[in-house]
Amino acid sequence: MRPLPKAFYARPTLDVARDLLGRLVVHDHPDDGTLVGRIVETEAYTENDPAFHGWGLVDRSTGRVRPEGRAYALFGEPGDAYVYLNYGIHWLLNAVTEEAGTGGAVLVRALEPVLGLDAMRRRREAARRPRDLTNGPGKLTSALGVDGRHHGGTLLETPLYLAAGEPVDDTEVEATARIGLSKGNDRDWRFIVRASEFVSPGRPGVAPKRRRGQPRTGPERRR
DNA sequence: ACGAGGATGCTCT
DNA sequence: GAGCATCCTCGTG
Repeated sequence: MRPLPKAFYARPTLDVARDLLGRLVVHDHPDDGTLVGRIVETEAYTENDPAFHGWGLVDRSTGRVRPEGRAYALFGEPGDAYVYLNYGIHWLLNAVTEEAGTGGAVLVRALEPVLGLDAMRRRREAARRPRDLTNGPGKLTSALGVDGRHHGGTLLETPLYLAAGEPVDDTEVEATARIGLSKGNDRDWRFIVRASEFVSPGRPGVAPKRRRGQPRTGPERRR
């Protein structure tokens, strides 16, 4: 299994998101051998997208990008890994796209487990069925052992890379709205392998509910 | 099947 | 302090 080349990522983000279906995420894990999953769901995030984490870094009148903060990695080299912690719990894996200096990324949202199922099950005890191992963006990073240590690294070589796999035909692909966003739901920038049972159960275009509970303050908070 | 609610930490205002 | 590119458990039907 050879990594996809840098040129694969140095293209329009929507093309990359579509073309990543059927490709393989490979993690040569230091303890658990090689863990592999086939990509069945992706989402595109571009510089001109209110849901893009780098949205606020772009000066809309000059087009200049402020080189600050975590999200600046989204303007880095194509094929870099953008990995961040979501909701304080889940690591989410993105591949940086477009030429350096232009923002863009593809979120890997779901995999079909291919290799290393035992190790995946060990890390994902809540998974009842095989598909529950990797049918969500937080689940798949947990199953593969991907986390913040991979942020800013390259996806062009071991230990963590994407490989060619088997491209998916247009007739098998469906585009929908993205999952869990409160902005940008007007764009069908989520790509799935329609017939795959390993696609995430999330519902496209449904804005997250507002938090209603009391703020997390209280006598016994933390230590 | 589906909905509600809680857990948890980082970034930006 | 607000707002998340989520997941899990437990309730009801």
